[in-house]
Amino acid sequence: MDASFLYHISKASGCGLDKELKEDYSNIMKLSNYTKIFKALSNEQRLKIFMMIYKNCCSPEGSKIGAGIRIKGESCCPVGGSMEKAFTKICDCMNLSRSTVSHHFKELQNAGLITCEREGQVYRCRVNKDVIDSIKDFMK
Amino acid sequence: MDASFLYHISKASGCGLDKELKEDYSNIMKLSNYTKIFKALSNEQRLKIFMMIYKNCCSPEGSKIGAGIRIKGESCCPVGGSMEKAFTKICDCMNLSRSTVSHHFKELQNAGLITCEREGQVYRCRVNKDVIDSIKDFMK
DNA sequence: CTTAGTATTCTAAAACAATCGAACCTCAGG
DNA sequence: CCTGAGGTTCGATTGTTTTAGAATACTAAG
Repeated sequence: MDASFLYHISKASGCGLDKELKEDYSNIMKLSNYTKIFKALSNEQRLKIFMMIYKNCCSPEGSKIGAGIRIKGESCCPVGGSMEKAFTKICDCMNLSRSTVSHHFKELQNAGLITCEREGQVYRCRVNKDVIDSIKDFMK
Repeated sequence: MDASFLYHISKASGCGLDKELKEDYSNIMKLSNYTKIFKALSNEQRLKIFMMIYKNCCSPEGSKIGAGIRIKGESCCPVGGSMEKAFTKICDCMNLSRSTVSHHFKELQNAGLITCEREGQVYRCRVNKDVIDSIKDFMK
């Protein structure tokens, strides 16, 4: 569990980690970052959403996250890229209202798992692999 | 992660899935199994408890789970063994009532993360490493 | 048999999370 | 300027989680 992890998370989740904390990072601080991630993945709908994004953004050959999860229609971007129209496409294959999906997106962003941006009508969405790595690292 | 898993996901998410994938789904690792595990780890108190158990039961050299978390007094069992008096010791260093700690233990057991057994007054507790491996595997 | 220690179960309160529909905002095209 | 498509925010509802305390049960020791 290292400081770089904290940096990524705090950056991604926008929860600003100040200098002192990076130096002397308390267990509480560290733990809450992990619990945030676990919480984001602890809801079945949200996990599905995350897997769809993962699958469409960065699923390499043999990757398991997102395996078997399809977005209606074909993938919209090359592996490794960001996913366009993520929101609309995911709404189309989830049985949830748009406001609920919006909420789940925000939770995933808040945990630092994904990054989203809108440019006019283009909604782009990207998986933050560093965070996934940090979980794997945590599990070592 | 096997085809059965895929079946469940696609079924649950309402997304298309090829026929051949539906075939065998006997060894199910459902999506809900993963959310269960993530949920168990999504509470800060519970994650702390889990880390203490991990740290005291099976922390190998270089392991990160449980790093920095200490149970008052010295470790109660050799590395790799089960942790005795886990309940009492953890109660002693958490600021929670016994009933709450008991509840958290049950959640961890329910997620399959730990196994506990009582033999008379000896409460033995052990981390289920397979589950941790399955998470790492999931994250691949 | 009584007492102290250990853990669980039950109940209830408070806090939190998931979800929807409605209202809203923003941009692109007629 | 109007309209529609794509997202977000708000408020309400319903369900779940966290937590403590009291009652209970088991066991070891006196």
